[in-house]
Amino acid sequence: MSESTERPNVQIEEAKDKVMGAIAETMDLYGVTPAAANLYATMYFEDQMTLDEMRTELGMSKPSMSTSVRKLQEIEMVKKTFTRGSRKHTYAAEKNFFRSFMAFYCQMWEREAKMNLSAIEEAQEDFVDVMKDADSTPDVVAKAKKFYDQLEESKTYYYWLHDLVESIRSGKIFEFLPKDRQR
Amino acid sequence: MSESTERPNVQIEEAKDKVMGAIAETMDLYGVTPAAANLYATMYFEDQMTLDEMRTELGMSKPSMSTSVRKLQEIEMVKKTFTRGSRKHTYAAEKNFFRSFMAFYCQMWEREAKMNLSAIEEAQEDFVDVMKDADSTPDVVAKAKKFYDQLEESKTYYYWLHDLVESIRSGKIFEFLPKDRQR
DNA sequence: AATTTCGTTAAGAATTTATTTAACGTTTTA
DNA sequence: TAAAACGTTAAATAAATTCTTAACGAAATT
Repeated sequence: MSESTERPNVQIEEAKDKVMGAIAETMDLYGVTPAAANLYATMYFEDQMTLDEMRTELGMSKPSMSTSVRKLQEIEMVKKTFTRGSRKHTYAAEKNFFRSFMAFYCQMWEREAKMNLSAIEEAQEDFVDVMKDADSTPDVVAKAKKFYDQLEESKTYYYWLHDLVESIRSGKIFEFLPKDRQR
Repeated sequence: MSESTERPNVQIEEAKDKVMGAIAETMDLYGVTPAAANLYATMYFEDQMTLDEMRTELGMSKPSMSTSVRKLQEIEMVKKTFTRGSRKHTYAAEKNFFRSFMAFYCQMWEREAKMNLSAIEEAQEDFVDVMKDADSTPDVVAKAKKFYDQLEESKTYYYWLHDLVESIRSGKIFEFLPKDRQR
């Protein structure tokens, strides 16, 4: 192949690399492993890929691709695609960032709200016990009450977080913050 | 101290531990180091602490406390407090989760939007070059156009993310999603 | 001025996390 | 029915992160 016809191809690869670098770095920041982050960045510019294509493209082992692709599926950034007449599994990156990143946060926030609220409920019961306990000295009761109130206050945040998740899942948030605001 | 008067104190500590465990686990999930996560969880139930108190309370080294407390300051989950007449620095946990966690996300999202948008702008320029290049074959031009359009589409997301940050910073989001919704 | 206190930095150790190599089970093809 | 293809699991290795010990510098006390 002559040099002049090759150059545009090289330039396309370089351009892709810039975006892929930024995507992978961002995902790293979000706690996604480097292999999974690079994989998603690669798939973002591909229609669909098989495990062997991933391995070749990234120069990594097949098990690494296998576990990475599954992690990406868990956070809904990659979906399995059916390819007629091929034994190999094929996967495609979710290219709509609204869908992929919001799936990520909803999962995270829901988990956080649920986990922390149940810990708070349990702790509050304990604090009530202490307040009702005849053996508690006045200062201990005061302390228990202070902590109880602090936790009660914090519940507002978790309820709000839950509402935020709901408004994202339902799409209602886009009535308030439109996707396509002109600029 | 007699057993009966000690029990309420023990119960208070156990109740705190439940919440502290949940807080630390959540923060771990968010990429905060275990030491910093445990430290914040501890400080959440304290007025203010010195480095030495932290070290004693967590049973860890002082440099570990020093670096942890600084990381927490960076994400605005801990603030330095002035304590008159003490040489030791004192720090207090931000107890309003709306403030602390939202500071965390705004920082993260702003960074993400900025980084990725500038990579996208650069890449798009490259794709335009390829499209204008006389040496580009028709299929290469088509590929460049496809990628250009894909990136153009994705910018919508980053603009939206920026708008989200703005609405959180300004507090406008709470007009849409009130903090104190009754339930 | 010498010594102690306090916080941070730098180097090293320890732990954790990520990835690879090897082996396995299942399905398909020859 | 034997062999090959494919994906996954398990064990081992490699790499990165986190934390500690030791040393330092600045500020304050004696």
